[in-house]
Amino acid sequence: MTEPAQRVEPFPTAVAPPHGATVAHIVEKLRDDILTRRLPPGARLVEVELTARFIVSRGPVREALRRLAADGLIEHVPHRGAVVRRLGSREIQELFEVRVELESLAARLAANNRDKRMRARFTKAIQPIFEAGPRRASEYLCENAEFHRAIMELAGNRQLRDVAIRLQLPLIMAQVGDVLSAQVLEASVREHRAIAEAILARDPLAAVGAMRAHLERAAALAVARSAMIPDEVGEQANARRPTRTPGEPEL
Amino acid sequence: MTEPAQRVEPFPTAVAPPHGATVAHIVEKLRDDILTRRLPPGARLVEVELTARFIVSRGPVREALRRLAADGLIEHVPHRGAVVRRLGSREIQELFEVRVELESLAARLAANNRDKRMRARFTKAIQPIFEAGPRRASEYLCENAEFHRAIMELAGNRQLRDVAIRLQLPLIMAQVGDVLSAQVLEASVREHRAIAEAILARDPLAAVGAMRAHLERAAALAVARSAMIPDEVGEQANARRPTRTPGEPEL
DNA sequence: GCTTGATTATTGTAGGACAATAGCAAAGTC
DNA sequence: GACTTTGCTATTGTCCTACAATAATCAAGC
Repeated sequence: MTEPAQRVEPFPTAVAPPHGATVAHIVEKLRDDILTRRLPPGARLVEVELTARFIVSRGPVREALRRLAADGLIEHVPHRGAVVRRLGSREIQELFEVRVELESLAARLAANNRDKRMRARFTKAIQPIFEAGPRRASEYLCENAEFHRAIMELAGNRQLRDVAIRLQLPLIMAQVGDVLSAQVLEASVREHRAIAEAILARDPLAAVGAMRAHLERAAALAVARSAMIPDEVGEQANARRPTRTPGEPEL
Repeated sequence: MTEPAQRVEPFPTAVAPPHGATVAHIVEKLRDDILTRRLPPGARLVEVELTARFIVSRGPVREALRRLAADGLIEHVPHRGAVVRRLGSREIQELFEVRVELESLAARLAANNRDKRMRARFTKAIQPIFEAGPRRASEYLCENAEFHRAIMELAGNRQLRDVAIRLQLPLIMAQVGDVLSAQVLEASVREHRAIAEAILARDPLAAVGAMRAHLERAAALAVARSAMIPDEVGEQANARRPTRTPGEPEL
């Protein structure tokens, strides 16, 4: 169509984005760094360093940081700078508590949705969960995100979707998702199928029930996992380098 | 005592805020203007005009606008500027749909909370709803906001509170709250009491039920009200003044 | 009357400068 | 030797000015 030949940039971060997209570009890059833990929880984000990394002035950098803060990915400390948000087990539990309700609502709305085209799109979007065979953790993470997104889409409530996005699901996943055993993974996939089938069968009660079960199990897992971690990983690494330690981990 | 004699500023809002509070000050003022409809839905917020109104540069203004956008009070249009968000009946319905779930969760958590001190604070905070006698709409709005805030507080889930705050309850209220009849008002107060009593009685099911009923009625009212409005109020007023209409309504 | 081009209003971004502040380190005092 | 104080440094908060890019509007020409 109108898309001008998707060329692959050799250095996606180095080229100047088309104007008006500078901030979006920085946000995207930083978000990616955070979710992949290239920037671990507790890592500091200093404005001038970012202006050097991306070749931009402080304006867009600050804007990007504020946007990330609004998404809950980083935290602002008044005169100390921004740090990648660290979630304690309590916060994770609280987040899941909220998320259970929102996703249950989404499941119910999705099951009740009768729009043919939307259902068709949903069916297509969730195909991957029905594929047999084991998954790697990273694959599952994508599949999982896509699955929940598809449900939100079918639910058809834009406000719900917007709120849910800001709920750091990716953050939680990134912080606890790298320790998914094969059994847990398999169980999750099965739960996804149960949810999907209930939605496809237009059974809101079953959909809500399956979603609740799925998320409550995931919550228990995430909380247990985070409780195991001493809760200060990465703190020392970026705590305070008095004399500019050579070979900084970020950047 | 290192505190240098807390002097009281004669003009807390007019004088320059103590540094680091400039943005907060602008945000607060604009938020107030929006919620009181001094800036009606659809009103434009032009950066330079704001730099003139508050005596600040564009930096803080932009930051304030971004923060308001994050709270959902305004919307950004790429090269047109920011406008006060206008909620259609569909959006209001969707927002209430989400809010019902979040506040129900809060009611349940609050009812299950056994912390003595928090309950005491809650009891104290909701006293106003037990006062007899009719209320004026503006009084009820305050009482209502305070009541729901108190429940969120007692629920003890910080993430829930943060999410709920961003859900534009004040916006909805501001847009539909000025047409509350005496009967509706009275009914709302009674519903509040029912919710409060269920929470105080530590009956989560009753609390959730009462909350659901309360919000669903409020939602129906809000949607009906917004459907009556032609959905373009304030559009013409600030649509586009081609040659700088003298005596602009805002500011 | 419709399309096309110029104008304007407005935001997006740059870059540099200074003020304010928090935390740390060193100096001085008991 | 431990404590307090002072000064320094890193960092953000804010300001200013300027230019580029873009969307909407307006005027002219076909």
